[in-house]
Amino acid sequence: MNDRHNLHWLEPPSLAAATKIQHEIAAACETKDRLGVVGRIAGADVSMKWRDSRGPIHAAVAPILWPERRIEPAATATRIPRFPYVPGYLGFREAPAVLAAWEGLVDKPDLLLVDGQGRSHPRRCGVATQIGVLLDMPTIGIAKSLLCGSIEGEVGPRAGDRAPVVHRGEEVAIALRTSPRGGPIFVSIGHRLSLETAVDWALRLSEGRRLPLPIRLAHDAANAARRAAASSSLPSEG
DNA sequence: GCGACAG
DNA sequence: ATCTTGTCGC
Repeated sequence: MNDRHNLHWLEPPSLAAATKIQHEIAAACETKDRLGVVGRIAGADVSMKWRDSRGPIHAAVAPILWPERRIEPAATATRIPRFPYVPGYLGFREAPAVLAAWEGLVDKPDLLLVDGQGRSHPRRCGVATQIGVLLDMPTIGIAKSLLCGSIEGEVGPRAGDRAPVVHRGEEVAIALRTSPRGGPIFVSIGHRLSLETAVDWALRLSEGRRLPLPIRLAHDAANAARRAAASSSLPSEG
């Protein structure tokens, strides 16, 4: 893994320092396909207590085998965030916990879907790109709403319908309809694959649901980890 | 300067 | 992100 930018996390960076790091990571981000045989795919997501932005972050990385779709046990990790929630800097808050969860996986996935933006970010450095570059792994950003840019045209009502998302003249994401119900999701490059490949995988893994299976599994696993931590710290339990 | 703003 | 129950529809 690429440790270069991890050094910056020994101390919480200032916003200015974080911005500089984002530019470096964006420069290292690869937007062409560089993935091998994809036999294991994982989703990454985090969960935290309501209205407690300084409380622990519970991260989960949930793998499945492809194309068998066999679900493997999710790895989880809990970290106290050293960074507040600031739109545009989500990676500095969530990536450390996700990377810790990733370390817990014995068999590493070939592809990682991350809940959040990839290159569809003001500095082309969303959390999916940040995690992808640090791990040097192919990643896809799966977001439920937009951070920047706008949809060009209409998305169409059927699964597979799509429209480009453009920011400052650049196509940074695809608004993709994955389910007849609910709004489109926003698929972007994380690292080491093309936008078209990212959209292909997002659609293939959604199977009529709004979110790709690995993202749903990671969401569930992160929530389970948070609830387990809450119940194990009950007064009666010690 | 003002508004918008992933999770 | 998170709280929460039922309810409507395929």
